[in-house]
Amino acid sequence: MGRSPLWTAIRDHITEDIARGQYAPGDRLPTEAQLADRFGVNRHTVRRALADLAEAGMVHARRGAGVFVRHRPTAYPLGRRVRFHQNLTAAGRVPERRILLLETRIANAEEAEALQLETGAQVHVYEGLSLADGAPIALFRSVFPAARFPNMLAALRSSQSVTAAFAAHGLGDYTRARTEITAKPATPTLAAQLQLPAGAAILRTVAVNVDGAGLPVELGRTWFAGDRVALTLGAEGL
Amino acid sequence: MGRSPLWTAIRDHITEDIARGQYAPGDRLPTEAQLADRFGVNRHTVRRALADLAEAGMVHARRGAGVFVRHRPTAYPLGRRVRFHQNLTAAGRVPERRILLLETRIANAEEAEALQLETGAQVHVYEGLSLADGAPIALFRSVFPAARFPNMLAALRSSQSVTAAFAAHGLGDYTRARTEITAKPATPTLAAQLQLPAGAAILRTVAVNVDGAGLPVELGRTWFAGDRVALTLGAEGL
DNA sequence: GTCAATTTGTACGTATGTATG
DNA sequence: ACATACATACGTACAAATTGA
Repeated sequence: MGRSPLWTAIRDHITEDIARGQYAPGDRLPTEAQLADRFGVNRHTVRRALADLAEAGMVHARRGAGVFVRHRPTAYPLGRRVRFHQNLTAAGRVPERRILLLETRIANAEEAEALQLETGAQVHVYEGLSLADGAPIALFRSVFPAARFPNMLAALRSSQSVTAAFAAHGLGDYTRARTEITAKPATPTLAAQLQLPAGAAILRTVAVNVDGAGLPVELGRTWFAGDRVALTLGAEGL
Repeated sequence: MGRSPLWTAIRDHITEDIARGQYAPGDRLPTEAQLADRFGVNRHTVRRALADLAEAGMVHARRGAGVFVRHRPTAYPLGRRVRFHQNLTAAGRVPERRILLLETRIANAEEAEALQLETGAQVHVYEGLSLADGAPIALFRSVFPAARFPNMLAALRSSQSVTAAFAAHGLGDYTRARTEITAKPATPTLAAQLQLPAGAAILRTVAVNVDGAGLPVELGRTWFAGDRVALTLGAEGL
């Protein structure tokens, strides 16, 4: 036996193959038996290497099916300005947004407080699903003060873009004032909407966007599929 | 073989023994051979159980010496809900901090890549528990390049502060280069350490700190109890 | 829907290497 | 130097889940 264990060399070899694109996300690796044969080691030695890769989240084994390269969790930068479509497109993934609900109703207590509205004020609600490469990434629900943005729903229906809808109301620039992140198991309905197994972990963010004067213009709540998303804070984000 | 694998029963048995105080923090477990004999299984089956416990940080194996129980919190204020808002920028300031492990070892692949070390390089590991009002909030594990910070462990042992330990090595200023946040259900052992029900949601953050020149100095991984913590990002934090 | 082949998971066995005390 | 104890690595066999004919 050399300096370092045999299985580490195998792990590194497979890691490099994945990094080089030899095995792409979603691909199935050769079977354990084939890998053992190729590297000239016992199947258990391969399994030790695969166990390390699985622990690091690079691959995922399915009994009877094979070992698969994981999709890297979709990076979702949390910055002053979130650009969902640009970021996903830059990552080579196909972004999609599906409208689930557009309505106007009375703000509840939490919404009224966050948006600094009086009780009983009306808000527009925009609820939808964000997808990448066809897989649901997040369920979002945004509320806007109806008095200030009277045509919000129509604007959202045509563009699906919050930024564009704000621009249609003369609001060119808005920034994120506060974000709160928690985690909890998915409720059955939420799991179904995100196409996750029941009880899967959910990343919940609550964010408030404000205009240039600091007035709240949007309360956005998002429920991310915990294993499909990695919220990232870049250096500029701290 | 029954419904669930043999090794899980052995893992749970040992977990309960530790919880009951049969094996106290710092104690050495019986040898793998003794455990195999006691449970009437092969030594490898015991090793599979121990590997699971080690991965979650409940025990720690030292070649030639034995398997040791890590320090865990004793008090368990049941049903106590802690309201705790931790700001990421002030992540180093928590009411209480408990050291679970201080050791030096070879960096694994993920750590070596994040810290830009060559494979086989040594790292110092600082693992501990953050608590508020006696309830566990988060488990953290930080690794530092050993070559650059030779006295890290001693500095951490005396101060418990990463900032102070860096300062003792002449590093006055360091910044967060990248933070990644994901969510997933707690493993049984992690749930035990954070005193959560099995399957509870975990907020996992991975952060890299760099010095003024942009060189990585710390890879910090933290597992937050999803329902006891709300990570908040203020406007100044974006 | 069933059956058979494939593939990973579990469990045991044996031997040897390497660090500890 | 020596015994102890974990780490690695080989081997065998069968169970359980998946897949495709």
